[in-house]
Amino acid sequence: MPELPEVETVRRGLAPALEGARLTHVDIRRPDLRWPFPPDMAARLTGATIRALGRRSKYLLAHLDTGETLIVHLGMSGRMVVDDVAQPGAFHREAGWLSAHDHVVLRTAHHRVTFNDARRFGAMDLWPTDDLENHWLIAKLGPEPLGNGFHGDHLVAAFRGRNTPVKSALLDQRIVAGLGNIYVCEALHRAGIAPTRKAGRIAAHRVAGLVPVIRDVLGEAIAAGGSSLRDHRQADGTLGYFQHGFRVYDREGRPCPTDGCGGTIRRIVQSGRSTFHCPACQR
DNA sequence: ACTAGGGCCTGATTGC
DNA sequence: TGCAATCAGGCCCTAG
Repeated sequence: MPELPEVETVRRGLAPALEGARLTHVDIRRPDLRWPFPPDMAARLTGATIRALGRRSKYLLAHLDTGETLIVHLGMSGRMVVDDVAQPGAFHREAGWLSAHDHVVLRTAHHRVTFNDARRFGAMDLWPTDDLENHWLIAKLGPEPLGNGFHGDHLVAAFRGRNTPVKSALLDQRIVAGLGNIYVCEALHRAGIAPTRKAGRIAAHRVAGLVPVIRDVLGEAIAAGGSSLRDHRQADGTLGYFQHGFRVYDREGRPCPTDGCGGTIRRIVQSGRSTFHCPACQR
């Protein structure tokens, strides 16, 4: 599920179960995901209370009362599933009933939170909370797209001299952190910018114009509970519905929704990944 | 310094 | 129906 709006949706879904809750039991069912888990991860988590659940870009941050923060990345296929222990039948994910891809199980007094990740591109790490900005995965991230550090001057400066397609530049987490393939396609369509255009050769006012567009797309997606491709469910079991708001993503051959455009959505491949765009109104 | 491409994994879908 | 090829929401690392 995981671009920024999906991760934010997961965070909001987990917060009621985890914020203020003590981890009574931690079951780590394999030694690694994309990278090995930190040493003694279960021991360092067990007994800790989660003070707050935060997010940086696509990373979930569980701030513990031990002074450490659990960093979670969902990769491509990672999910967090909440079971309410008080609900009848809630133990269907108990040991012996866990699926092959349920890698980490967190227990609190009232809930069980299971990290499931078939492709195992996800990751977890523990790091001192007061040093998070220096964590190797977080240190080089660009500004939050919904924060004050993301503005026209920043994007113009970041694009200056870059000879890469604007599609690739917006996927570069060092320039702005949190966009993925879907929301980059959607933002470029709304901004009327061709994804193949070189980032450094777009007029400054058009680059600056991307900022409010990106904010709008992400904000709308978060309000819709993110995008649910296939049957991916959010932490609370409900489905996000922003996929119904896609204007170009996965809509090859459909008419362009821009008023009066009349173009047809096309799919191209850039850096090995699908780009959906309208050749008529994106220039 | 910047950029393109490979690789990591499994599962769902498509095509023969 | 079966099997292989293709594709998927991310991101690190390497080679040029």
